[in-house]
Amino acid sequence: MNESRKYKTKKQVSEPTLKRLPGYLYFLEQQKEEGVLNISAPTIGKKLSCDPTQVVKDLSVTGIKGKPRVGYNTYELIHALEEFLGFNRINEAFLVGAGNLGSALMAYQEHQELGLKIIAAFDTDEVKIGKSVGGIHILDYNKLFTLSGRLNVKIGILTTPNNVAQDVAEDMVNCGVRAIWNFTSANLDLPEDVIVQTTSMSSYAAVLLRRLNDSDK
Amino acid sequence: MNESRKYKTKKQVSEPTLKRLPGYLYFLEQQKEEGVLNISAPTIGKKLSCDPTQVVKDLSVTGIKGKPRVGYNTYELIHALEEFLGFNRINEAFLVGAGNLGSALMAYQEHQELGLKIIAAFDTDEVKIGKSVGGIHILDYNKLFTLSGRLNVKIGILTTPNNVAQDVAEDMVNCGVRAIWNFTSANLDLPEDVIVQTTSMSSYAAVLLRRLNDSDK
DNA sequence: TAGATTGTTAATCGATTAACAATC
DNA sequence: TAGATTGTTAATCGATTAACAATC
Repeated sequence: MNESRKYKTKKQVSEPTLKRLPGYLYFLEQQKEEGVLNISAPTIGKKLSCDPTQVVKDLSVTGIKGKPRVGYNTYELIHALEEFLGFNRINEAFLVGAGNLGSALMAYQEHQELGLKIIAAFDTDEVKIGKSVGGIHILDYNKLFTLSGRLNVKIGILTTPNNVAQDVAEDMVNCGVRAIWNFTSANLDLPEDVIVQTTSMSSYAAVLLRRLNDSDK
Repeated sequence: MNESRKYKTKKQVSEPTLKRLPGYLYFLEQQKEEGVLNISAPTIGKKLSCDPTQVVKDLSVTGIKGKPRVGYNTYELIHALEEFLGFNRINEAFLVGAGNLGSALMAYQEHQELGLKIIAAFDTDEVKIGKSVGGIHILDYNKLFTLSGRLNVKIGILTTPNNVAQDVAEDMVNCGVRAIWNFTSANLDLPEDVIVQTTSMSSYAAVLLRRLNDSDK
């Protein structure tokens, strides 16, 4: 068994845990600003309204050890979370579909805190091509292929209309993209090894509306 | 026990199920377009890559009965899903924070398919006040209070900077908002009965980056 | 009729929560 | 020392998956 195989067997972190980690990170950064040097799981749990045991378990994925009666070192924990999540690295991404949502993501400065950096955007609309949003140039979609040969971009952000999503996703994969952040409603049919992370606004709307209607009756 | 109490005990639908329902709805609408009159759970499951048994169970929440060997009536199922999700009603919403993400949501026509209609947006930035995005007027934040008295809006969309999110959320609640769709990273501390649905971009980025890094090794 | 699919009930799986010993 | 908190192991809870009878 070679080195690369060994790493593959490292502890898999569950998706619910993974989704909670950025919340901890944000809160810890606030606390650091306020000069808090040590912080306990119960304190975090109270603020983010989740179980202290769960906080302990979640934070254990970083490998940071806390001290009983004291808690965790704030700075150490922040650093370890950023490292674990990859937020301190710069992960370059292409964006295709510079419409409303696409432009918002481009302008959304917070993305740089995520270690996710959109280095180029593509569109087929001639009105948009040549313009810039949030400092990112919008290029002719045809240039995706020539550009991806030179750059080694692994992440694609898909904010096109639904009806072209499948085709664009396939193009992305052919250009070397290994993970797609999908904001469309399309059900992408791609090779097994391509990572697809779908963020469906309608799923959230569904949960919100249903809860609201439930509480009415 | 009065009528309103009785309804509260109706079958609670789990959040994972709820989140899958809009995906079924989108696929079914595509199928209807193509003239498909009946559709089976295995067919749906294959396309959306999930277990047929799960599809059956999920769809059962609508109350629609399928026929063995035939499947479900496409039209009936679409109608029942829309009804169940509340997507065929118009649920009015306020939006506060007409920045990048806020503007994207305003322009995002798809929202009308969600039965979620933004009827007014608010901001404190004088440059934005008076302008329109996606046909929605951006009003002075101070007008939130006077306007909410006349309108009976239950849903608030929160797309402000993190540092004012708590204050704005409290204002929304004081204006009669019962459910908040929170796009900020802030940990909102609100009365128990207020429904908060947080959509955290960083949670998705975390899952995406982690999966990508896992697959590298 | 034969066989695919529904719909329900049971088994499995995984995440959350509880319990508790270790320790600072 | 006393007691709060960590960190681990066990119990619970809920969702997914499997099994299977009913049925069109």
